[in-house]
Amino acid sequence: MLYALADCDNCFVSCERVFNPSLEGKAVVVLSNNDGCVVARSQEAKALGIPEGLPFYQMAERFPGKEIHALSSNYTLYGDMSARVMSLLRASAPDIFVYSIDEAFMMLGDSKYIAFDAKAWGEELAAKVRRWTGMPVSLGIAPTKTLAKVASKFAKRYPGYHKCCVIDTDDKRLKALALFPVADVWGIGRRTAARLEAAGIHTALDFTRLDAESVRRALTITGLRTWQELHGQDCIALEHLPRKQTICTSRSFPKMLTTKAELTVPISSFAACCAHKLRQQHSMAQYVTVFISTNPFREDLGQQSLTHTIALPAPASSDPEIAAAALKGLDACFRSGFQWKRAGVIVSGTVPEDELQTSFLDISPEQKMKFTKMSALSDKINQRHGDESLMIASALRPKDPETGKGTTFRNSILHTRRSPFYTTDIRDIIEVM
DNA sequence: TCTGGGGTCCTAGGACCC
DNA sequence: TCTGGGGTCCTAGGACCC
Repeated sequence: MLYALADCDNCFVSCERVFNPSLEGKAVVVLSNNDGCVVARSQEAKALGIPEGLPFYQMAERFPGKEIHALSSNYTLYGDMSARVMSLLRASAPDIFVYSIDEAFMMLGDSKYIAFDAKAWGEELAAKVRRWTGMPVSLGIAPTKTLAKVASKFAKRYPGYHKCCVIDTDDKRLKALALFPVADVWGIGRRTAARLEAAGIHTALDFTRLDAESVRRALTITGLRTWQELHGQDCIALEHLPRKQTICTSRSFPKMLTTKAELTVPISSFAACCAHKLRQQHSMAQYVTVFISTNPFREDLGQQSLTHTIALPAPASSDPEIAAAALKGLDACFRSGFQWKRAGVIVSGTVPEDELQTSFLDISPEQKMKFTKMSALSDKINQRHGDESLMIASALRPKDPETGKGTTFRNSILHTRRSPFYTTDIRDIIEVM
Protein backbone atom coordinates (compact mmCIF):
# COMPACT_ATOMS: atom_id res chain seq x y z
CA MET A 1 0.00 0.00 0.00
CA LEU A 2 1.07 3.55 -0.66
CA TYR A 3 -0.38 6.42 1.34
CA ALA A 4 -0.52 10.09 0.45
CA LEU A 5 -1.02 12.56 3.26
CA ALA A 6 -2.34 15.94 2.17
CA ASP A 7 -1.90 18.64 4.76
CA CYS A 8 -2.96 22.29 4.39
CA ASP A 9 -0.11 24.66 5.18
CA ASN A 10 -0.91 26.85 8.23
CA CYS A 11 -4.54 26.06 7.58
CA PHE A 12 -6.47 28.81 9.37
CA VAL A 13 -4.08 31.54 8.29
CA SER A 14 -4.21 30.29 4.71
CA CYS A 15 -8.04 30.39 4.75
CA GLU A 16 -7.89 34.03 5.86
CA ARG A 17 -5.34 34.90 3.19
CA VAL A 18 -7.47 33.49 0.38
CA PHE A 19 -9.96 36.30 0.98
CA ASN A 20 -7.53 38.91 2.24
CA PRO A 21 -4.41 38.72 0.06
CA SER A 22 -2.92 41.75 1.80
CA LEU A 23 -2.01 39.32 4.62
CA GLU A 24 0.33 37.51 2.25
CA GLY A 25 3.97 37.69 3.33
CA LYS A 26 3.07 39.09 6.76
CA ALA A 27 3.13 37.68 10.28
CA VAL A 28 -0.44 36.51 10.90
CA VAL A 29 -1.92 34.61 13.83
CA VAL A 30 -5.42 33.24 14.41
CA LEU A 31 -6.82 33.26 17.95
CA SER A 32 -9.03 30.86 19.90
CA ASN A 33 -12.52 31.67 21.20
CA ASN A 34 -12.76 34.88 23.22
CA ASP A 35 -9.52 35.86 21.46
CA GLY A 36 -7.75 33.86 24.16
CA CYS A 37 -4.58 32.46 22.66
CA VAL A 38 -2.79 31.73 19.40
CA VAL A 39 -4.00 28.59 17.62
CA ALA A 40 -2.50 29.13 14.15
CA ARG A 41 0.52 31.02 12.84
CA SER A 42 1.80 31.99 9.41
CA GLN A 43 5.35 31.04 8.46
CA GLU A 44 6.43 34.62 9.18
CA ALA A 45 4.82 34.48 12.64
CA LYS A 46 6.62 31.20 13.36
CA ALA A 47 9.88 32.80 12.23
CA LEU A 48 9.37 35.59 14.77
CA GLY A 49 9.30 32.90 17.44
CA ILE A 50 5.63 33.21 18.39
CA PRO A 51 4.79 29.93 20.13
CA GLU A 52 1.53 28.06 19.64
CA GLY A 53 -0.81 28.65 22.57
CA LEU A 54 0.63 32.06 23.42
CA PRO A 55 -1.98 34.06 25.36
CA PHE A 56 -2.95 36.96 23.13
CA TYR A 57 -2.62 39.55 25.89
CA GLN A 58 1.06 38.64 26.24
CA MET A 59 1.83 39.15 22.58
CA ALA A 60 2.43 42.91 22.72
CA GLU A 61 4.87 42.63 25.62
CA ARG A 62 6.64 39.55 24.26
CA PHE A 63 6.99 40.89 20.72
CA PRO A 64 7.21 44.66 21.04
CA GLY A 65 7.31 46.72 17.88
CA LYS A 66 6.54 43.75 15.61
CA GLU A 67 3.83 44.04 13.03
CA ILE A 68 1.62 41.05 13.78
CA HIS A 69 -1.87 40.66 12.36
CA ALA A 70 -4.11 38.88 14.86
CA LEU A 71 -7.51 37.55 13.76
CA SER A 72 -10.33 35.95 15.73
CA SER A 73 -11.10 32.41 14.63
CA ASN A 74 -13.81 32.00 12.02
CA TYR A 75 -14.59 28.29 12.12
CA THR A 76 -17.47 28.65 9.71
CA LEU A 77 -15.05 29.88 7.07
CA TYR A 78 -12.41 27.23 7.85
CA GLY A 79 -14.96 24.41 7.77
CA ASP A 80 -16.21 25.50 4.38
CA MET A 81 -12.71 25.90 2.90
CA SER A 82 -11.76 22.48 4.28
CA ALA A 83 -14.78 20.91 2.59
CA ARG A 84 -13.68 22.40 -0.75
CA VAL A 85 -10.16 21.02 -0.42
CA MET A 86 -11.42 17.58 0.67
CA SER A 87 -13.79 17.33 -2.27
CA LEU A 88 -10.87 17.86 -4.66
CA LEU A 89 -8.80 15.21 -2.87
CA ARG A 90 -11.74 12.83 -2.94
CA ALA A 91 -12.03 13.26 -6.68
CA SER A 92 -8.33 12.43 -7.12
CA ALA A 93 -7.96 9.22 -5.12
CA PRO A 94 -9.98 6.02 -4.92
CA ASP A 95 -10.17 6.03 -1.14
CA ILE A 96 -9.62 8.86 1.33
CA PHE A 97 -9.75 9.23 5.08
CA VAL A 98 -10.34 12.75 6.37
CA TYR A 99 -8.23 12.87 9.51
CA SER A 100 -8.88 16.42 10.66
CA ILE A 101 -10.05 19.78 9.37
CA ASP A 102 -6.75 20.27 7.53
CA GLU A 103 -5.45 16.84 6.60
CA ALA A 104 -6.47 13.65 4.86
CA PHE A 105 -4.87 10.32 4.02
CA MET A 106 -5.37 9.00 0.51
CA MET A 107 -4.96 5.29 -0.12
CA LEU A 108 -3.17 4.83 -3.43
CA GLY A 109 -3.08 1.04 -3.71
CA ASP A 110 -0.01 -1.13 -3.99
CA SER A 111 2.80 0.58 -5.86
CA LYS A 112 4.40 -2.76 -6.69
CA TYR A 113 1.55 -3.63 -8.99
CA ILE A 114 0.60 -0.25 -10.35
CA ALA A 115 2.68 1.74 -12.77
CA PHE A 116 2.37 5.10 -11.07
CA ASP A 117 4.48 8.21 -10.94
CA ALA A 118 3.65 9.28 -7.39
CA LYS A 119 5.82 12.36 -7.50
CA ALA A 120 4.21 13.79 -10.64
CA TRP A 121 0.73 12.90 -9.39
CA GLY A 122 1.31 14.62 -6.05
CA GLU A 123 2.77 17.78 -7.51
CA GLU A 124 -0.10 18.07 -9.91
CA LEU A 125 -2.68 17.53 -7.17
CA ALA A 126 -1.14 20.16 -4.89
CA ALA A 127 -1.06 22.63 -7.77
CA LYS A 128 -4.68 21.89 -8.62
CA VAL A 129 -5.87 22.42 -5.03
CA ARG A 130 -4.01 25.71 -4.92
CA ARG A 131 -5.43 26.84 -8.25
CA TRP A 132 -9.02 25.86 -7.54
CA THR A 133 -9.37 26.77 -3.86
CA GLY A 134 -6.47 29.12 -3.12
CA MET A 135 -5.26 26.80 -0.35
CA PRO A 136 -1.61 25.70 -0.21
CA VAL A 137 -1.29 21.99 0.57
CA SER A 138 1.74 19.74 0.99
CA LEU A 139 1.78 16.06 0.14
CA GLY A 140 3.82 13.26 1.65
CA ILE A 141 3.74 9.87 -0.03
CA ALA A 142 5.10 6.70 1.59
CA PRO A 143 4.24 3.06 2.37
CA THR A 144 3.03 3.84 5.92
CA LYS A 145 1.02 6.69 7.40
CA THR A 146 3.77 7.67 9.83
CA LEU A 147 6.32 7.86 7.01
CA ALA A 148 3.83 9.82 4.89
CA LYS A 149 3.68 12.31 7.75
CA VAL A 150 7.46 12.57 7.73
CA ALA A 151 7.43 13.09 3.97
CA SER A 152 4.79 15.83 4.17
CA LYS A 153 6.95 17.76 6.63
CA PHE A 154 9.84 17.66 4.15
CA ALA A 155 7.47 18.83 1.41
CA LYS A 156 6.49 21.78 3.61
CA ARG A 157 10.00 22.65 4.68
CA TYR A 158 11.84 22.59 1.36
CA PRO A 159 10.41 24.43 -1.68
CA GLY A 160 12.57 22.23 -3.90
CA TYR A 161 10.07 19.41 -3.47
CA HIS A 162 7.34 21.42 -5.26
CA LYS A 163 4.82 20.53 -2.52
CA CYS A 164 5.30 16.78 -2.75
CA CYS A 165 7.87 14.48 -1.17
CA VAL A 166 7.93 10.74 -1.81
CA ILE A 167 9.66 8.17 0.43
CA ASP A 168 9.39 4.96 -1.55
CA THR A 169 12.81 3.31 -1.20
CA ASP A 170 14.74 2.13 1.83
CA ASP A 171 17.57 4.47 0.90
CA LYS A 172 15.29 7.53 0.98
CA ARG A 173 13.67 6.31 4.18
CA LEU A 174 16.97 6.08 6.06
CA LYS A 175 18.16 9.46 4.80
CA ALA A 176 14.88 11.10 5.82
CA LEU A 177 14.84 9.53 9.29
CA ALA A 178 18.41 10.62 9.96
CA LEU A 179 17.38 14.24 9.35
CA PHE A 180 14.12 14.02 11.28
CA PRO A 181 13.93 14.96 14.99
CA VAL A 182 12.32 12.20 17.04
CA ALA A 183 10.14 14.79 18.77
CA ASP A 184 8.46 15.55 15.42
CA VAL A 185 7.42 11.95 14.75
CA TRP A 186 3.65 11.39 14.63
CA GLY A 187 2.74 9.59 17.85
CA ILE A 188 5.75 10.80 19.86
CA GLY A 189 4.46 13.51 22.14
CA ARG A 190 6.17 15.96 24.45
CA ARG A 191 6.56 13.55 27.34
CA THR A 192 7.93 10.67 25.34
CA ALA A 193 10.22 12.98 23.37
CA ALA A 194 11.76 14.28 26.59
CA ARG A 195 12.39 10.75 27.82
CA LEU A 196 13.96 9.73 24.53
CA GLU A 197 16.14 12.84 24.35
CA ALA A 198 17.35 12.16 27.87
CA ALA A 199 18.38 8.68 26.72
CA GLY A 200 20.38 10.15 23.86
CA ILE A 201 17.85 9.40 21.14
CA HIS A 202 17.55 12.51 18.99
CA THR A 203 16.54 11.50 15.48
CA ALA A 204 13.85 9.22 14.15
CA LEU A 205 16.68 7.01 12.90
CA ASP A 206 18.08 6.68 16.43
CA PHE A 207 14.63 5.60 17.55
CA THR A 208 14.31 2.90 14.88
CA ARG A 209 17.62 1.43 16.04
CA LEU A 210 16.23 0.54 19.46
CA ASP A 211 15.11 -3.05 19.76
CA ALA A 212 11.42 -3.75 19.46
CA GLU A 213 10.97 -5.36 22.85
CA SER A 214 12.42 -2.47 24.84
CA VAL A 215 10.30 -0.01 22.86
CA ARG A 216 7.20 -2.01 23.72
CA ARG A 217 8.15 -2.18 27.38
CA ALA A 218 8.87 1.53 27.66
CA LEU A 219 6.20 2.97 25.36
CA THR A 220 3.48 0.29 25.26
CA ILE A 221 1.92 -1.12 22.15
CA THR A 222 1.26 2.34 20.70
CA GLY A 223 4.96 3.23 20.78
CA LEU A 224 5.82 -0.08 19.16
CA ARG A 225 3.39 0.60 16.31
CA THR A 226 5.09 3.91 15.63
CA TRP A 227 8.47 2.12 15.62
CA GLN A 228 7.17 -0.46 13.15
CA GLU A 229 5.67 2.19 10.91
CA LEU A 230 9.02 3.99 10.74
CA HIS A 231 10.52 0.66 9.65
CA GLY A 232 8.03 0.58 6.81
CA GLN A 233 5.51 -1.86 8.27
CA ASP A 234 2.00 -0.60 7.74
CA CYS A 235 0.26 -1.16 11.09
CA ILE A 236 -1.71 1.89 12.17
CA ALA A 237 -5.26 1.27 11.03
CA LEU A 238 -7.49 4.25 10.48
CA GLU A 239 -11.11 3.44 10.14
CA HIS A 240 -14.04 5.68 10.40
CA LEU A 241 -15.84 4.54 13.49
CA PRO A 242 -19.47 4.15 12.55
CA ARG A 243 -20.17 6.78 15.19
CA LYS A 244 -18.32 8.75 17.80
CA GLN A 245 -18.46 7.17 21.22
CA THR A 246 -18.36 10.44 23.10
CA ILE A 247 -19.34 13.91 21.95
CA CYS A 248 -18.33 16.97 23.91
CA THR A 249 -19.24 20.64 23.71
CA SER A 250 -17.42 22.95 26.08
CA ARG A 251 -16.32 26.56 26.24
CA SER A 252 -14.55 29.03 28.43
CA PHE A 253 -16.64 32.02 29.40
CA PRO A 254 -15.65 35.60 28.56
CA LYS A 255 -16.35 36.43 32.21
CA MET A 256 -16.51 34.19 35.24
CA LEU A 257 -19.98 33.09 36.38
CA THR A 258 -21.05 32.57 39.96
CA THR A 259 -24.70 31.44 40.10
CA LYS A 260 -26.45 28.30 38.96
CA ALA A 261 -28.94 30.45 37.07
CA GLU A 262 -26.14 32.00 35.02
CA LEU A 263 -24.76 28.57 34.16
CA THR A 264 -28.16 27.36 32.96
CA VAL A 265 -27.85 29.26 29.67
CA PRO A 266 -24.48 27.88 28.51
CA ILE A 267 -25.22 24.37 29.83
CA SER A 268 -28.52 24.26 27.91
CA SER A 269 -26.78 25.55 24.84
CA PHE A 270 -23.96 22.96 25.09
CA ALA A 271 -26.54 20.22 25.63
CA ALA A 272 -28.49 21.26 22.54
CA CYS A 273 -25.26 21.35 20.57
CA CYS A 274 -24.38 17.80 21.68
CA ALA A 275 -27.91 16.65 20.81
CA HIS A 276 -27.54 18.15 17.35
CA LYS A 277 -24.19 16.40 16.82
CA LEU A 278 -25.80 13.13 17.94
CA ARG A 279 -28.57 13.50 15.38
CA GLN A 280 -26.07 14.32 12.66
CA GLN A 281 -24.37 10.98 13.16
CA HIS A 282 -27.74 9.22 13.58
CA SER A 283 -27.14 8.07 17.11
CA MET A 284 -28.48 8.47 20.60
CA ALA A 285 -26.68 8.73 23.92
CA GLN A 286 -27.22 6.86 27.16
CA TYR A 287 -25.28 9.18 29.46
CA VAL A 288 -25.05 12.93 29.88
CA THR A 289 -22.13 14.38 31.84
CA VAL A 290 -21.84 17.99 32.98
CA PHE A 291 -18.63 19.57 34.18
CA ILE A 292 -17.85 23.03 35.53
CA SER A 293 -14.44 24.34 36.49
CA THR A 294 -12.84 27.47 37.84
CA ASN A 295 -10.01 29.44 36.24
CA PRO A 296 -6.76 27.51 36.89
CA PHE A 297 -4.70 30.62 36.11
CA ARG A 298 -6.29 32.57 38.95
CA GLU A 299 -4.33 31.08 41.80
CA ASP A 300 -5.72 33.77 44.08
CA LEU A 301 -9.22 32.29 43.75
CA GLY A 302 -10.62 29.03 45.09
CA GLN A 303 -10.15 26.15 42.65
CA GLN A 304 -12.79 23.56 41.96
CA SER A 305 -13.61 21.17 39.17
CA LEU A 306 -16.95 19.41 39.48
CA THR A 307 -18.64 16.83 37.32
CA HIS A 308 -21.79 14.77 37.39
CA THR A 309 -23.09 12.06 35.09
CA ILE A 310 -26.77 11.31 34.54
CA ALA A 311 -27.83 7.94 33.12
CA LEU A 312 -30.80 8.55 30.84
CA PRO A 313 -33.85 6.30 31.32
CA ALA A 314 -33.43 5.39 27.65
CA PRO A 315 -31.13 6.57 24.83
CA ALA A 316 -32.03 10.06 23.59
CA SER A 317 -30.94 12.68 21.07
CA SER A 318 -33.53 15.44 21.29
CA ASP A 319 -32.66 18.89 22.62
CA PRO A 320 -35.21 18.80 25.46
CA GLU A 321 -34.20 15.35 26.72
CA ILE A 322 -30.44 16.04 26.65
CA ALA A 323 -30.85 19.53 28.07
CA ALA A 324 -33.12 18.36 30.88
CA ALA A 325 -30.56 15.74 31.89
CA ALA A 326 -27.72 18.26 31.68
CA LEU A 327 -29.55 20.71 33.91
CA LYS A 328 -30.24 17.90 36.35
CA GLY A 329 -26.50 17.19 36.31
CA LEU A 330 -25.74 20.86 36.91
CA ASP A 331 -28.15 20.83 39.82
CA ALA A 332 -26.36 17.84 41.30
CA CYS A 333 -22.81 19.13 41.04
CA PHE A 334 -23.16 22.89 41.43
CA ARG A 335 -21.67 24.55 44.49
CA SER A 336 -21.81 28.22 45.29
CA GLY A 337 -18.87 30.32 46.39
CA PHE A 338 -16.74 29.78 43.28
CA GLN A 339 -16.08 31.71 40.10
CA TRP A 340 -16.77 29.40 37.19
CA LYS A 341 -14.71 29.97 34.05
CA ARG A 342 -15.41 26.96 31.91
CA ALA A 343 -18.11 24.33 31.53
CA GLY A 344 -19.13 21.57 29.20
CA VAL A 345 -21.54 18.79 28.37
CA ILE A 346 -20.41 15.32 27.27
CA VAL A 347 -22.79 12.74 25.87
CA SER A 348 -21.55 9.16 25.83
CA GLY A 349 -22.61 5.56 25.43
CA THR A 350 -23.83 6.24 21.92
CA VAL A 351 -26.02 3.73 20.11
CA PRO A 352 -27.41 3.83 16.56
CA GLU A 353 -30.79 5.54 16.53
CA ASP A 354 -32.44 2.70 14.61
CA GLU A 355 -31.54 0.23 17.34
CA LEU A 356 -33.50 2.12 19.95
CA GLN A 357 -35.11 -0.19 22.47
CA THR A 358 -38.17 1.14 24.17
CA SER A 359 -38.08 1.17 27.94
CA PHE A 360 -40.90 1.42 30.40
CA LEU A 361 -38.73 3.83 32.37
CA ASP A 362 -38.60 6.26 29.47
CA ILE A 363 -41.02 9.03 28.59
CA SER A 364 -44.11 7.81 26.74
CA PRO A 365 -43.68 6.65 23.12
CA GLU A 366 -45.98 9.49 22.02
CA GLN A 367 -43.81 12.05 23.79
CA LYS A 368 -40.64 10.49 22.39
CA MET A 369 -42.06 10.66 18.88
CA LYS A 370 -43.00 14.30 19.41
CA PHE A 371 -39.44 15.15 20.49
CA THR A 372 -37.99 13.26 17.54
CA LYS A 373 -40.18 15.08 15.03
CA MET A 374 -39.54 18.40 16.69
CA SER A 375 -35.77 17.88 16.56
CA ALA A 376 -35.85 16.93 12.89
CA LEU A 377 -37.90 20.03 12.12
CA SER A 378 -35.65 22.35 14.11
CA ASP A 379 -32.56 20.92 12.36
CA LYS A 380 -34.19 21.73 9.02
CA ILE A 381 -35.16 25.25 10.05
CA ASN A 382 -31.70 25.96 11.42
CA GLN A 383 -30.05 24.63 8.31
CA ARG A 384 -32.09 26.92 6.11
CA HIS A 385 -32.18 30.03 8.29
CA GLY A 386 -28.97 29.76 10.24
CA ASP A 387 -28.00 28.14 13.53
CA GLU A 388 -29.98 29.20 16.56
CA SER A 389 -32.97 30.40 14.53
CA LEU A 390 -34.93 27.95 16.60
CA MET A 391 -33.68 26.83 19.99
CA ILE A 392 -34.79 25.63 23.39
CA ALA A 393 -35.82 28.45 25.68
CA SER A 394 -33.45 27.54 28.50
CA ALA A 395 -30.52 28.35 26.19
CA LEU A 396 -31.71 31.92 25.88
CA ARG A 397 -30.57 34.50 28.36
CA PRO A 398 -33.32 36.74 29.77
CA LYS A 399 -33.83 40.00 27.92
CA ASP A 400 -31.39 42.75 28.68
CA PRO A 401 -33.45 45.56 30.26
CA GLU A 402 -31.39 48.17 28.42
CA THR A 403 -31.34 46.79 24.90
CA GLY A 404 -34.54 44.75 25.19
CA LYS A 405 -32.79 41.84 23.49
CA GLY A 406 -32.40 38.26 24.62
CA THR A 407 -28.97 36.82 23.86
CA THR A 408 -27.66 33.33 23.27
CA PHE A 409 -24.51 31.94 24.78
CA ARG A 410 -22.81 31.91 21.42
CA ASN A 411 -23.43 35.60 20.96
CA SER A 412 -21.62 36.28 24.19
CA ILE A 413 -18.34 34.81 22.92
CA LEU A 414 -15.91 37.51 21.93
CA HIS A 415 -14.60 37.59 18.37
CA THR A 416 -13.55 41.17 18.09
CA ARG A 417 -11.19 40.55 15.17
CA ARG A 418 -13.20 38.13 13.11
CA SER A 419 -13.14 38.15 9.34
CA PRO A 420 -16.45 38.11 7.41
CA PHE A 421 -18.26 34.86 6.56
CA TYR A 422 -17.06 35.18 2.95
CA THR A 423 -18.31 31.82 1.72
CA THR A 424 -21.36 31.03 3.83
CA ASP A 425 -23.31 34.27 4.22
CA ILE A 426 -24.55 36.15 1.18
CA ARG A 427 -24.26 39.43 3.09
CA ASP A 428 -20.52 38.88 3.44
CA ILE A 429 -19.78 37.94 -0.13
CA ILE A 430 -16.83 39.76 -1.66
CA GLU A 431 -17.77 42.58 -4.03
CA VAL A 432 -15.56 43.40 -6.99
CA MET A 433 -15.83 47.02 -7.90
C1' DT B 1 -8.11 42.32 32.97
C1' DC B 2 -7.02 38.89 29.28
C1' DT B 3 -4.63 31.92 29.13
C1' DG B 4 -8.78 26.89 23.35
C1' DG B 5 -11.70 22.83 22.14
C1' DG B 6 -12.74 18.05 20.72
C1' DG B 7 -11.46 13.59 20.25
C1' DT B 8 -9.08 8.44 20.71
C1' DC B 9 -6.49 4.72 22.72
C1' DC B 10 -4.04 2.26 26.41
C1' DT B 11 -3.13 0.77 31.12
C1' DA B 12 -3.64 0.06 35.96
C1' DG B 13 -6.43 -0.87 39.63
C1' DG B 14 -10.69 -1.89 41.94
C1' DA B 15 -15.15 -4.31 42.14
C1' DC B 16 -17.38 -8.28 41.41
C1' DC B 17 -18.29 -13.05 40.15
C1' DC B 18 -17.37 -17.91 40.07
C1' DT C 1 -15.18 -19.26 59.42
C1' DC C 2 -11.16 -19.91 56.88
C1' DT C 3 -8.79 -19.76 52.16
C1' DG C 4 -6.91 -18.93 46.37
C1' DG C 5 -7.01 -17.46 41.85
C1' DG C 6 -8.72 -16.27 37.40
C1' DG C 7 -11.78 -13.70 34.44
C1' DT C 8 -14.54 -9.60 33.18
C1' DC C 9 -16.13 -5.10 33.48
C1' DC C 10 -15.75 -0.38 34.64
C1' DT C 11 -13.37 3.88 35.65
C1' DA C 12 -9.76 7.19 36.15
C1' DG C 13 -5.78 8.96 34.49
C1' DG C 14 -2.17 9.53 31.17
C1' DA C 15 -0.59 10.29 26.60
C1' DC C 16 -1.35 11.50 22.20
C1' DC C 17 -3.52 13.78 18.02
C1' DC C 18 -5.17 18.15 15.48
